[in-house]
Amino acid sequence: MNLRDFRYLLAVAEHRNFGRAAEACRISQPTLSVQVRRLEEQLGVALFERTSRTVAPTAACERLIGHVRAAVAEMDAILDIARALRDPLAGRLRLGIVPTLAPYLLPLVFAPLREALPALELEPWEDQTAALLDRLRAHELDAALLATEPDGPDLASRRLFAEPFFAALPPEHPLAGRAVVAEEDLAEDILVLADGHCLRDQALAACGRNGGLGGTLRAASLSTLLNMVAAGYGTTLIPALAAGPAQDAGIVLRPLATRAGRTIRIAWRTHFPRRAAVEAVGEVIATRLRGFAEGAAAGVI
Amino acid sequence: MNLRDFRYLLAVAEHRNFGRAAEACRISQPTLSVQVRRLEEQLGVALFERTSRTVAPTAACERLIGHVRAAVAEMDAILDIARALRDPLAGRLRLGIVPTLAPYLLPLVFAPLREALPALELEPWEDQTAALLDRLRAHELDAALLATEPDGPDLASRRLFAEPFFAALPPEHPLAGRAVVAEEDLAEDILVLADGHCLRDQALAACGRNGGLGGTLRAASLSTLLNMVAAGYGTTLIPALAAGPAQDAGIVLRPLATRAGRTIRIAWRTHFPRRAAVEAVGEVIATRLRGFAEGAAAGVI
DNA sequence: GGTGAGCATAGGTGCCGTCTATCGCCTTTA
DNA sequence: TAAAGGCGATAGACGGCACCTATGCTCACC
Repeated sequence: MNLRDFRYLLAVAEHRNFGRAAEACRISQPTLSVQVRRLEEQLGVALFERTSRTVAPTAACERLIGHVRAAVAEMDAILDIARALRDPLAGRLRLGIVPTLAPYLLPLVFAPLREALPALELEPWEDQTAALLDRLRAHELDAALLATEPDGPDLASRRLFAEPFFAALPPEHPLAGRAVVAEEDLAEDILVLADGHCLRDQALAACGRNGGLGGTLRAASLSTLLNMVAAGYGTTLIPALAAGPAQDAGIVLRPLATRAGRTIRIAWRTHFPRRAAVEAVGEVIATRLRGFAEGAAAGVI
Repeated sequence: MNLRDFRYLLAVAEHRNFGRAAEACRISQPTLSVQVRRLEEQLGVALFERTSRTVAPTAACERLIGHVRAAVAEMDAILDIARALRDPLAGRLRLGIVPTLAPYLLPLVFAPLREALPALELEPWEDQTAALLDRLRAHELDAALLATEPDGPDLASRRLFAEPFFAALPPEHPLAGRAVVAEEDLAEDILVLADGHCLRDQALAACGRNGGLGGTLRAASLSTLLNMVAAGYGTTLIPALAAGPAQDAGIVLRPLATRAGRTIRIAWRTHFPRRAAVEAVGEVIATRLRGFAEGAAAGVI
């Protein structure tokens, strides 16, 4: 049973004339006659009483026509909504971001994203990598900004930009006098984030250590970590985007000898249908951060 | 765009598995896959995110599914109502009846009609022949009980029963002594109904007169006419079904020499789709009145 | 690395929605 | 009273689509 037939029925009921109704429906009069007849057979009810001169809706037709109108209206609503949903660059996009990136990246890219993708309603969601991947796989996120490359065939990702690490030192720290810091030298009194932060593992790896920090304090956030370094509790590695706040806190930053860093990627489910939106978001971010790694490496004191 | 595809969509959204959804829809899995794909193309929106293992509704699907449910519900309502309307012997039937017949026939046939056609909601409408025919042609009535045969190709009718006329006389009237009355003898002091009543013309015709009654009083109803005869104002012809009330009023009835009478017919629009209901009503009435003419002619005093 | 679950694709078939041409009925008009 | 015209139904042809079975492809699991 086709919605089209309902439109035909409404047209005949309105015009009370098959020829004009057919014209309104942009079909031939015989087609309309046949289709209405078929509909009557399918419903098992005569809808119109025809003579060679007149067409009159039957009582059954009057009884049904309200529901027919409602069904057609729902159909039109569906088509309207679908039309509005058609643009993959419009609508909500739930974007996961790791906590060591979110507070520093979002201020940079929010305005460009709004400008480039005005119809996209970006919903940032801050959480650690593992949680983001879980939510991504559970369809609770549409994409995620990560510092690692997700594995498994169900997820895909695209590199956005490289973010170098800096040695973060209290001003009075012995290493603060050097122009470049060797990662191994930091290892002694390095402070790291709590378990689960990707930056924790990456910082330890850069220093040649694989965990096992004994009683060393683990910060819950990069912001906490910076405050602890500023207070002279130790040293750490911070990603380049956090350089500004770190310096504001009075921390001395020095480039690393190996130019170690992390790569920021945007990840999505392989089969996510609005891949175009993800790509567009990635493109805006990559463009905004183009040349950032080099500039950061060279520009810091 | 087919309602069937919406049912498919709902099935996939419910089962989250094409195979089981196809089973629920009683179609093959490939058919369901193709149809859902087609629907997505028609709407221009991805409805499901598929992997080789999982099926998940997209945000667009969630947005649309309420309206889809509503459309399907309307469709089901239409089918349900149509099913209920399918029986031509059920539902309202507006039946016109001429005033000289209605009060005497209805008490006889109401119970048999109720029993034979319990689902039929008979709506009697009492009016004169011309008005009934107008309303019938205007679709304001579905059928009519008349004492004449309607003409024109747009109306059809069926004979139901013959109703003899009787001479109605005041007890003291000279003709009351005869066993049989010749119509011409009534013509002198005959009382007739007002213009528009078919019985008026038929009574006059039976007496060999074509109207032109001068100042003779014209009654608005048969009941009034009977009271006037009972009061001795004159004579009249009454149809056999009115015999009971006439005798109750103290009127003397005598058969007519020519056995004149009228034929009661049921009429309907030629193209009226519930002809079965009209025929059924006619059949019940004809059955109830079978042999009535002979019985009436013989049974009256 | 084989097996099985599950969605997609391919190819064939019959129905159905559409068209144009024409019929049949009835009303209007010359 | 016959011709013309309006209107719905019917006939026949054709293309598309919904459906089927068979098979391919991907991925998880053992």
